[in-house]
Amino acid sequence: MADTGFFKKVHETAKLIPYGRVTSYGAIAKYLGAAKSARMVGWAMNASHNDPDIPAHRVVNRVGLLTGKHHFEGTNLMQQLLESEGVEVVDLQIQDFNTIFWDPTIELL
DNA sequence: ATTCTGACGTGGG
DNA sequence: CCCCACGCCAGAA
Repeated sequence: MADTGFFKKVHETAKLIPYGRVTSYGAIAKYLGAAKSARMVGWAMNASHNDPDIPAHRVVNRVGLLTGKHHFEGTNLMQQLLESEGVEVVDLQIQDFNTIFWDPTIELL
């Protein structure tokens, strides 16, 4: 729970991620003004399990790698969800990451 | 109370 | 270009 301002902001931002788009933990962290606390973003996503409206599968690390895939059910649920949205993913690596990348600091500017 | 780890990122060598 | 170390904050052992 820990509905701290930080967690809440992360959840809000995550919910704003458009369909077929992806963002990185650092991007959200920077948008919140805590670029160095990118880890906390991931931690906040962990709490997002309580909020099914939060597409955690659309949040990856800065390289577009599905690092958090291990936290999802099954073995390739995260990748499957992304591919379902039209995102090209090969071996946990998002293709054209720069193209589908959604930066809150720019899009929500 | 202390220590380590963790869905990351940046910087220095 | 690749590898290592540090910072951040919170939760678990």
